[in-house]
Amino acid sequence: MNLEELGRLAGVSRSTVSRVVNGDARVSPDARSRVEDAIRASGYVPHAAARSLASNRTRILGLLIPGAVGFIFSDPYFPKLVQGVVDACNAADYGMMLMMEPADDPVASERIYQRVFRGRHLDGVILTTSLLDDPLIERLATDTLPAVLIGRHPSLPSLTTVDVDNRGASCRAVQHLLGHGHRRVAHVAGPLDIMAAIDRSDGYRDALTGAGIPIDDSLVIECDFTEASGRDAMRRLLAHPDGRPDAVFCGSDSMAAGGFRAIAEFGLSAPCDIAVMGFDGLEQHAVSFPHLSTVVQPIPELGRSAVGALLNRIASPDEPAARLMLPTRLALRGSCGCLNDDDPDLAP
Amino acid sequence: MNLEELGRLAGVSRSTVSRVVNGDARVSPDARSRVEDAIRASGYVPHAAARSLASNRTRILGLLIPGAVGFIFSDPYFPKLVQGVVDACNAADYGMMLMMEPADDPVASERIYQRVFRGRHLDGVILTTSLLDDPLIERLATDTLPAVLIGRHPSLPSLTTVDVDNRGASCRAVQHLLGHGHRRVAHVAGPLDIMAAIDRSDGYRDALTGAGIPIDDSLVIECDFTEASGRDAMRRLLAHPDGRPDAVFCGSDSMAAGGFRAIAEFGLSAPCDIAVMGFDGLEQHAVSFPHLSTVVQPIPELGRSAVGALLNRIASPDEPAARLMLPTRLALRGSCGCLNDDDPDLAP
DNA sequence: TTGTAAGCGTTATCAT
DNA sequence: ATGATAACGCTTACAA
Repeated sequence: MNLEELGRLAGVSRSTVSRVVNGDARVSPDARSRVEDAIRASGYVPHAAARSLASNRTRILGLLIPGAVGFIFSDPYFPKLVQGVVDACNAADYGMMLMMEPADDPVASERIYQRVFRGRHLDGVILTTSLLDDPLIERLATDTLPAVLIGRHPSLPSLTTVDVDNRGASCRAVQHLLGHGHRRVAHVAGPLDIMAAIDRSDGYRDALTGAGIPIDDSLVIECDFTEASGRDAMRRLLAHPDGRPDAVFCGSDSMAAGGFRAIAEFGLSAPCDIAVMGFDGLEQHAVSFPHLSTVVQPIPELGRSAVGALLNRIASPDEPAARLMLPTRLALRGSCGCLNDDDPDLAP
Repeated sequence: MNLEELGRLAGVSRSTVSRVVNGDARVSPDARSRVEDAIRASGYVPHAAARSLASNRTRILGLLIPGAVGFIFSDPYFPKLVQGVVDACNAADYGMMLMMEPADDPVASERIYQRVFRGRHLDGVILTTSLLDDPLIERLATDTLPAVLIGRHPSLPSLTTVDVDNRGASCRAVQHLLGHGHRRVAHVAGPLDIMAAIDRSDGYRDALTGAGIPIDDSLVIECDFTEASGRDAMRRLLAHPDGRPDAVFCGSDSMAAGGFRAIAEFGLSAPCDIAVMGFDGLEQHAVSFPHLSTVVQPIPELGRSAVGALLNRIASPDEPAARLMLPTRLALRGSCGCLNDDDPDLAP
């Protein structure tokens, strides 16, 4: 079934049918209703490839997930992000092509780039590359293909980005810990070649410096966002030669969960023996550790906003690159030292 | 840049260029090398939509993830499956369109179905619907679009499926527990509207029945594959009015991990006080609970095999539907009662 | 082995 | 408001 046949059925030309399908106003009510009947009767759906060829738009967006990050599967961050992106694409009648960059295989990466991007499969692409030195991201930033980065990049001003204020939120979280009177505040950091982890680490430093507390590098441990790495880091902190710290700011809820494990192993508990603050606000951990105080970031909303920003960019390519910053929220559930649960949303 | 221009550059017609691009043998070595030079020099990549329109193939496969399953984000199962699918698509130079069915929104579902499937966006689709009564899956099973189901469906023989032998593997796992001398073996089951959970539950029953042990329904607790639900189930089992069971077969590693939590809460440990067996073989849990004995299933391989089966089906649509069954492996790491770690691969 | 030419199903321009 | 008609870039008989 195509426009031509449909036109015959409705007694009009294929041009008129095309106008009806595309919601063009310049069609008589009479012709329109005849065409609409024919469409319903025949179950006609436009042929995507033919549309793309003629209009130069595919109605498909790409989502590129870097290969070189180890926490893709251990942390629900990416799944939730993907969900947000897919939902927003559905709502806008776009398709979503998922690309996962093969780790350590530049040749395969290049093939994907050629086939998908140069082959004009996509109307735009969402980048989630948090790695600082990914070559693909720089290439796409200078490409003509509309692109939006979820996260932040220190040196690509042409890129529209959607992010949370990792640094500011982390600073406020650590200030909160300091407000409880804790002085020796440690930091379990994410991988420091990832922008978000760097920003959170910088926020931690901002808070300490702002309070006139010198940074003790032995209290900062770089991990990889996984629960296991967080547990190991906490073990080291609890066995610190100068005694355990008063509080720990963890760069992710998963690492904080691992931290709770270590605390339990040592026969201790939070916040009595040591205060803990996480980052992410994952419901999953709210179930296992309902008293985890944490910075809640709107992960699916990041995906949805990225789609919105990308569709904007596609519609008006000449507008300057935007910097969207979504709000975070401090959920104080107890492990930081607060007595009352003041987070009704996520409480069990 | 298109075939016509490229032909001018190389001094041949566009047909010849097309043949070179598509690896057709009927091209003289001389012409071929001139065309190849021109392609390299110009950076030509074929236009996907034009190709699709002319050839009726898109080189895009779809992956449909049902909306109504709550454990999509709490369990690394789906991310790992997606990775396997994407990898295999990359290797075959196919793109992968990810569709997540909106939960409880038949109208939105229908729109996706129309646009993507009827719009001929895809060469084939991989279904991961484990829900028994999903209407979309029955519709696709009878559609002309090549489809492969990861999992199993009781009543759609026309579908090619890729699965593990959930029932047989579960039966062997429970037999192993019985072999340790455990008689009261409980079962923490997944959601029983999901085929895999049903099959694992049936395997549990097979083993008990085969050993002449009557099924005690108060020892079977239906959960939802999450860690929290597994913890709650284990709490109930440990507080069972007839005393705690000797062993527990959990339908997923995540639920087993929750079980370990409850066991620790009760001041007990596995396998001394109660034996535990999981299902999945996720490395993630192997880190936190290195002694978890479990049924290892090859999750990314399921995705890769599904892509292989789908490409087969696309290439030869007339071959009868296949039933692929991937092997599982019992990893005996201690929590079942085995003293020695006989799983060198996954040991910490 | 190579070229010619007819599609593929749209969109978009231009008359009417 | 409507209909011809020319793209869009490719594949694929068919002819040479």
